[in-house]
Amino acid sequence: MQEYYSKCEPIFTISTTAKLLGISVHTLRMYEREGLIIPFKKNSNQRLYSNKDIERIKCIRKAINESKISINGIKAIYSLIPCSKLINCSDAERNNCKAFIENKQACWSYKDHNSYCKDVDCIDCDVYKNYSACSNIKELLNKMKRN
Amino acid sequence: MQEYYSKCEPIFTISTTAKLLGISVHTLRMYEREGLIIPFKKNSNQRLYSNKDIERIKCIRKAINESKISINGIKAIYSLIPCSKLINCSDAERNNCKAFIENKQACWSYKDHNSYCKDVDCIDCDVYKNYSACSNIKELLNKMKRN
DNA sequence: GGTAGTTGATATTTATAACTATCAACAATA
DNA sequence: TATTGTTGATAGTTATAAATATCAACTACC
Repeated sequence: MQEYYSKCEPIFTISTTAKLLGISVHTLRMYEREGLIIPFKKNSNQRLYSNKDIERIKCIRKAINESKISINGIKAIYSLIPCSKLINCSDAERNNCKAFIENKQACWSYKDHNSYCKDVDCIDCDVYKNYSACSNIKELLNKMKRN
Repeated sequence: MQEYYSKCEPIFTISTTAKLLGISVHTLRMYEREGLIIPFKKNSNQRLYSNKDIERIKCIRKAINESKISINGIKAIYSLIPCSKLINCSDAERNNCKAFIENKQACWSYKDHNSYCKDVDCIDCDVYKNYSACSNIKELLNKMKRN
């Protein structure tokens, strides 16, 4: 009897995930601290990772190890995602939003949302879910129109 | 009698520029080799830098030293500039364009242009001239519309 | 209830990107 | 034509980002 898990279902513990990726547990926690990934957390605060998380982390490691982009570089790239075009926040809200104003880190890595995203859990947000890969970001930007 | 030079006029030799920026001549040549800057070149192949070039390099050095973004990270960010929205190349041309397809380096750093930019000198191109700063890039992206 | 794995925090190691130094050949300027 | 600065290329240094190790306290699960 085989169980079925969707790509996004959090099923791997941190040590299993680290083994699957060939990295240490501490590296995974660092990526999280830097705001690159958002693992699912159980009530006990224990992290669980999905297959999609693993794909995302592979993409991050490719950027670091092959493309030689620093973690802060990846954060700056994530910060360029025009999230306000993907969700429906108002002009007033976005002008009050750190993620919109600054360009240091991904919108989903800000702890205190003070606008549209106030009550949103970033782990479920389309911006976080769809734009982990650099090629995805470029594709999005190229699809947009100049005003 | 005081001479007037426009911001973009190439007037500083490489050693003067290096002194003004507090870096070595070799670092300036590296930035050029990496495709971050395009200094003016005299017939004799000697480089000359403008005041605007110096501003651009200051911005690059801030990204490296303060924001801790690697050179390859800066290149990846430059590659995200949707240049095809800023110039008037056709769909066919952009689909044949390395800068459009890849996401490794700035469009102006490609040696062989095989499409719209074939006969263009990138040093005079709006894409190169206007989007050296990360904040400029983000501003551009936020001004665009989703299709 | 006991083993194995987790948590966060701090300290340490290591791999390498960013930068510098040196070289001989060539060019600019006076 | 002599001095000063340039060119590209290669080799070497240094600063530090990325990854690892260690720690005691806490949690999961058979």
